[in-house]
Amino acid sequence: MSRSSSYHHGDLRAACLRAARELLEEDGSAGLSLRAVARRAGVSATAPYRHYADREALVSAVAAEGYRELATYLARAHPAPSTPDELAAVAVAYVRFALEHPALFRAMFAEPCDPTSEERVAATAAISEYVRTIVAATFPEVDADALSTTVWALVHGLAFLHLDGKLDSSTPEIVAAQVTSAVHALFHAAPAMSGTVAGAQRGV
Amino acid sequence: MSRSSSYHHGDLRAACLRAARELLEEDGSAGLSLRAVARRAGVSATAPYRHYADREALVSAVAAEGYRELATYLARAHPAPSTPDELAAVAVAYVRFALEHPALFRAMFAEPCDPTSEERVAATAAISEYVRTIVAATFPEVDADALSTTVWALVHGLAFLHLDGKLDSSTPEIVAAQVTSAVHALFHAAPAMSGTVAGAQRGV
DNA sequence: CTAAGATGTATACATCGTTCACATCAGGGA
DNA sequence: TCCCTGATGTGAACGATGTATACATCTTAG
Repeated sequence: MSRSSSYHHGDLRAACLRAARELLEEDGSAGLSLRAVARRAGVSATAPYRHYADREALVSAVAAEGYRELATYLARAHPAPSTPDELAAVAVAYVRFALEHPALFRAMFAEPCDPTSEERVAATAAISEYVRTIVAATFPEVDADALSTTVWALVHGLAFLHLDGKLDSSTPEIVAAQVTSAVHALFHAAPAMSGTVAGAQRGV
Repeated sequence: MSRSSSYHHGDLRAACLRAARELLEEDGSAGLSLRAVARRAGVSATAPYRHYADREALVSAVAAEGYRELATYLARAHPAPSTPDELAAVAVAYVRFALEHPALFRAMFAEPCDPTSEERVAATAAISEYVRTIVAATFPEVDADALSTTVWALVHGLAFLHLDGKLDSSTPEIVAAQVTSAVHALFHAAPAMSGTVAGAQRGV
């Protein structure tokens, strides 16, 4: 850490991440170039390579950060959901996150999760585990793995359909009503899921 | 149409589409460059611009073709589903399509559907309408708009989670069981959906 | 204090999307 | 029949990008 020197940046790694994140929000995925990141960080074009192996590694880092933000965003919607209504509130938050950070959300799912980024793998695993946990808390009597997969898929799909403009996303209220309704529909059937295809979910 | 001349290609438009499609399957989205398409079509780097305004237009054309293929793929799974089991078979086909053509499927949803490509808009609208129709045929007594949105979201989400390696996709049978189970769970609750958030779906 | 490692710079190369001026061909009107 | 106009393909060129390599500068452990 130096303040005096202008040669060394101080914390280029974090600066790159912040710049990348900003470019993503401003210009979408296309605007996220390593050179643009370097420019925004006030550094030469190749400097970021000291901290990220290549562009994909940077994107993975941004995606991992996105997963962590999503997790705290969901937790803020409700810290420990244990009723269908509370779980639905978390689902609504999930979709809202996607709509508020479309480029980031797409970066998180645009490509198969790079297995060489253990940071990214860990972040997605945390989300997956979180979903499983709150589903289990809400429906202790059913197969938590199967149900959590199903509810995650439903909410994830809703997020993407909204992102693609296939559904009416004109107001947050309409989106919330849509998501709540869909999730509740699934929950009405939850007891029927006991013992269905246990093991269909991988450990991830 | 000329055979004799080697200067004019004959049907460059179609050749570009085919080449783009092949590159997508072979090298993923990153391999789909306009120049590579031109090379594969045996034509100069700028020739494709006579038929596609820019790279995005080509990608949109590929995506539109993908939507049409998906539609016929679903229809092949069952021409006119009218029972939950038949509808589930279509859902399984949807996910299988995604797994068999991952790069194409991602290209179809990687970015917000470009509204300037009426071909693409029409193709996605056709899919949307198709889903609505078969859901209405299967559950005449419920709000078809709301239910079709929900089932589409569920299946779409399952496709993406499988694509991202979040679920066990090791064998087609496991995937089919997973999807069938999730869809049936939703259907058990279908009667409960009557009258929920009608109008939450846009005309698309 | 100094040598070594960490961090940033400069230069260079291949590739890409895209533009523009030009070449070639096909088909219809004189 | 001829030619000329529009459609189609070519070539060179520009700026941007990802990345490799060699070099410069700073920090810090010994």
